[in-house]
Formats: sequence, C-alpha cells, structure tokens
Amino acid sequence: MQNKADLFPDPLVRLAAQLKALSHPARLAILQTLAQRSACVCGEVVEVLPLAQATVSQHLRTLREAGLVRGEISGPSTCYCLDAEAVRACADALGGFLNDLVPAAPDEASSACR
Amino acid sequence: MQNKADLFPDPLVRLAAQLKALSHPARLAILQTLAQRSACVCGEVVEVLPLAQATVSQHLRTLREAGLVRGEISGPSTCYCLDAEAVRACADALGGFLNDLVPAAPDEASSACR
DNA sequence: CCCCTTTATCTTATATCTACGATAAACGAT
DNA sequence: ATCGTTTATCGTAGATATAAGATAAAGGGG
Repeated sequence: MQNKADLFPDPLVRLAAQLKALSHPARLAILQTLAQRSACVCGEVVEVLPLAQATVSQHLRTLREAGLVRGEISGPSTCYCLDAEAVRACADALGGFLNDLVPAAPDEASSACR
Repeated sequence: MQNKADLFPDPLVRLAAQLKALSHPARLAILQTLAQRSACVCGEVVEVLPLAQATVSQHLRTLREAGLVRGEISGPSTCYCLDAEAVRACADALGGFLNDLVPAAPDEASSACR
C-alpha cells in the first residue's frame, strides 16, 4: 500500500495525529476521568472504564505518545495526569485550523453548493 | 473482538466519530482545498492531492458521512463544499470538551503529577 | 447512437487499530 | 527470599482503515 500520509504538509500531519489520539471514546473518557480526579491514579481509570486492564494501558500509551498525558511511576502504581498545557495547545491548533476554514461570520450564503 | 466503543456515553461516541473523520491529513487537506476555492469542483481536489482518484473519492465519502461536507451532482461532475455550520458545530463541541477538561486558567500548579 | 469525461463503487492488498489473555517487571510487605 | 499488588508489554485474533486498479454509472457532445 504505502503510507501516503507523510506526503502532506507537516502541520496537517501533526494535527491529524493529535486528532487521531482523541478519536476513540475510551480515550476521551480517560481524559475526563483524569481531569475529574486530579489524583490521577491509574488503577482508578481501569475501574471506571468497561475495558480490560491491558486495553486501558494501551489507550494510556496512545495518549502519552500524543503528549496529552503524562505518567510517572510512584511505588508499585503509576500516576497519570493530563498535560494541561498540551491539551490547551491542541485545542488551539484545531480551533485555529477550523476557524481558518470557516471565517466565523455566519454568512450562510458563503456555501457555493445549494 | 466486539465493539466496546458503544459502551461509552453517547456524547463521547459522537464527538469521537467526528474527530475520527478529521484524523487523516488527506481529509484535512481536502477541507482546506474546499475552503480556499469556494467553487468546490471535485476534480480539482483530486489534482491537488497526491492520491489516486478512487482514494480521494473515498475520503470525500468519509467527510460526507461525518456531515462536514456536502456534495451534489452537477452535470457530469460533482460539486462539493464545506458545511460551514457543521464545521463550526464540530469546533464548538471539541472546544467545549477540552475546556471542560482544562479550566482555561493557566494555573500550572493544577497538575498533580510533577 | 457512440465516445469522452467525471465520479462512485467494487475488489483486493496491506496496514493499522482494538481488545484481551498471558506474562513479565517493579515494588512493598511479610 | 517469597508473595501479592499494580502496571506495562507480548502475542494474537478480529475488525477497520488506507490505497489503488478495474469497472460501472451518468451526463454532455459529436
């Protein structure tokens, strides 16, 4: 097949990668859970979600690799929490992209189709 | 395997689905292309992207099914354009979600990890 | 009617994602 | 050192996603 994704401008590739990390309900739920209890204990996340421990760990890894979440080992358990700065940066990036697409003004006549 | 995605709250499932539609660079590039030339001719999109016609058509279908883009047949060709309203709604949905996560105030001490 | 253009769909291949059992690794406690 | 707890990783099955060639469908022009 080949990976054509890298043929696109870098900003698009990076934005798409972050959105991919957000594109599963389990990962959105994990972010909510981490935000609610700022105490970010990993085991709690597993209890809250309807998924096996291995699956949750995998989703957490995805979020870590996307830079939206940080984790550090603390004794036998691991402490996860949102990277608030990164979450804001991601929100800004997508917000900027979408606002560039749609000039914000509600001029409904702007659509050329219909 | 089984689809565990539906076990999550409906708002999360819907938001995740929209983000999934945005999670590929080709689709982001398509949205930009449609926004730039409000004339939304489909063939132009194929010329701009480094992808085969069949692949572009498939990405366009994904965007249509996500409700972000509309298309109507016009003679032999097809006219696509952004659904500006839907794009704004999507931006608001994600913005709302992320702002709920991160209380906007830059109190960097809020992170419990490190 | 017969081409030509344009686009969607069919089919197939390859790759990536999702999910989880099994197992390993790390640590605290006994 | 052995055990129990907690979490990451390995291996793997099944599901989706990506990509494109081939082909069909639909319209315009001759």
